[in-house]
Amino acid sequence: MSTRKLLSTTHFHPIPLIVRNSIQLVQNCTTPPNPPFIPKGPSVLATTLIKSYFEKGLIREARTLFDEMPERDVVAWTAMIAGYTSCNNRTHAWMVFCEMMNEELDPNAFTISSVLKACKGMKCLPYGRLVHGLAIKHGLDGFIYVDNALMDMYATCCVSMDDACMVFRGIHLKNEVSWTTLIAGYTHRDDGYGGLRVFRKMLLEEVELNPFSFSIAVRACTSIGSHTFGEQLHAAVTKHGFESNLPVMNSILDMYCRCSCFSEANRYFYEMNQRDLITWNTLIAGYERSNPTESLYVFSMMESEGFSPNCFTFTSIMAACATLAFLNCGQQIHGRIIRRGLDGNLALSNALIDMYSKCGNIADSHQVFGGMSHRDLVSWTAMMIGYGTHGYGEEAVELFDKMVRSDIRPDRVVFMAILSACSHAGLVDEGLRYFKLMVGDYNISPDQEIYGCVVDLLGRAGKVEEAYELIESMPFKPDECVWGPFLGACKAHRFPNLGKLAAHRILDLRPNMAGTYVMLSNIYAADGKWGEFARLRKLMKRMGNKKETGRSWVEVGNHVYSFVVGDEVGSKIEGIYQVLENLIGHMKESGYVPDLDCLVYDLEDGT
DNA sequence: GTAGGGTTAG
Repeated sequence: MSTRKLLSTTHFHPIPLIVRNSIQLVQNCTTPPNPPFIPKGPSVLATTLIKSYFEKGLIREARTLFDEMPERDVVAWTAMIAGYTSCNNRTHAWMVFCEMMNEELDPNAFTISSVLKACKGMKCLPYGRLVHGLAIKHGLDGFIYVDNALMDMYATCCVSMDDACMVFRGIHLKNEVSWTTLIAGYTHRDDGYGGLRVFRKMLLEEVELNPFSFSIAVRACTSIGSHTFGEQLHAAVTKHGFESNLPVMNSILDMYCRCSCFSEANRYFYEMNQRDLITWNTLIAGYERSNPTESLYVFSMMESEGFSPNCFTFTSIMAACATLAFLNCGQQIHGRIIRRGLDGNLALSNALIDMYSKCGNIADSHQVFGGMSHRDLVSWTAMMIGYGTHGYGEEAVELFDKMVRSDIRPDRVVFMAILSACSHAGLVDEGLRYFKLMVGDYNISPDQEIYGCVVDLLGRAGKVEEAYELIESMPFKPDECVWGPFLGACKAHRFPNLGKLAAHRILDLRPNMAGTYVMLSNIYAADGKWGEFARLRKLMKRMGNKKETGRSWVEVGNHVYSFVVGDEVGSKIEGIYQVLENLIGHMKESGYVPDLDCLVYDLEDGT
């Protein structure tokens, strides 16, 4: 498009001032600058501006400018597709691509690789295949960027890696990106062995290694939990001179954390010559999974070193508060999240629902859930688990039905949540209905854990024989996920013979579980079999097997008080026994009769 | 003037 044509619309000018000024600048240049000045056409200027708008997140401005361009070439269209994709707006990227096709413009390799990235982001295989067809039609397959993007799309959208591998095999001159994309494809679907196989082939074929190939290979080691392979790669990273590359260092740190090698992780962290926010987040997330108190300590260190937490940091911290039941701390961080305007983040909101629920504040979980503009499967599951653990079975059932009406397909975890909620609220028929729905309508085959939930549902309600019939009908050998709740039901509802059977099945599978011995000995005691009771307790002593002591803690003011049975916590927290007495009073009024038999036996054991 | 692979959360 000529400058004259553009300027002819000056009176009702649709082009933004900045472009007009640039054009003016070009026009006013009487002496060409040195080096020789090549005036750019308006389409070039507008395209550059579109790209920079997207880089700044100014999506609407980019679109307005694009709509006002009198002539739009393939580069401008591609800039729009790539821009929308980079701002996670893949649907619009796809719509722009369709619009471009309708205008019968020929895409180039840039267009195809950009739109494939959008298909990958949408996890939409039919669109991806359509673009693959168009690439062939326009003779663009064979361009390395297109082939690599096709691999990436197939690796992300397909159930298997077959299509991605087929594209990979067809690439005549593979580059480093082709190899890394294939390794990432395997690794991101949790097939670390597949990823490492490709990496090994890459070594054998003497393809040049770069930091990208190392960080994804380290991630593959992490996904299989092999710190042995991880350490070998760590040595290889040093040998290749990439030990100062931050993303590589971060993936090594993550590997040590996820393989539970915390002394190595800690040493590595302190030896790192540079750290970024991801480094800190990796260590915080690593500790959150195994030692939440330490993760809070690392968080305070991070802040004292001047790093500002982001959504990732806060999500880990919320999970730590949830595990530790630190309501005060969680509330303070929630305040900071709101002040920072991060409360719209989906993962963070999900973590908040979980934190409030685990800290006993289900009303605030509900408030966070209700205030979310967008919810995913995790949001619904977290809320349902919260209702379940607080005994709100009816609310959990309502939520499940609402979720299905919102077109969200329940998965195995949601069914576990609803079954557990029904179980704790005594909603046996409802629970069984969901079990049938899961198998019949959603085609989810029940596994050990699901069977465990249904056994628990029946067992808690006293339907111990029905639970046993279900176990007998299982198509595979039940494990401790099934026998565990069954044993609990036998003890609670006094079915000593079935209880003994369950306990022996668990001991066959896990001979060192002290809790099972305690349960079994209590069943014998309740049945008056004192000889068996004494034999088991002696056996436990000989084995040096001790049940882990149950510990409780309560947050008062800024302190967390932790105690076991018999601790004189009352002297530390004034009024705690008064609260306990009030609670016991309420429980008695509600008709609760404590199981004093078991209490005596447990005290004897000191647990 | 437009396109690629790697590290952190749920």
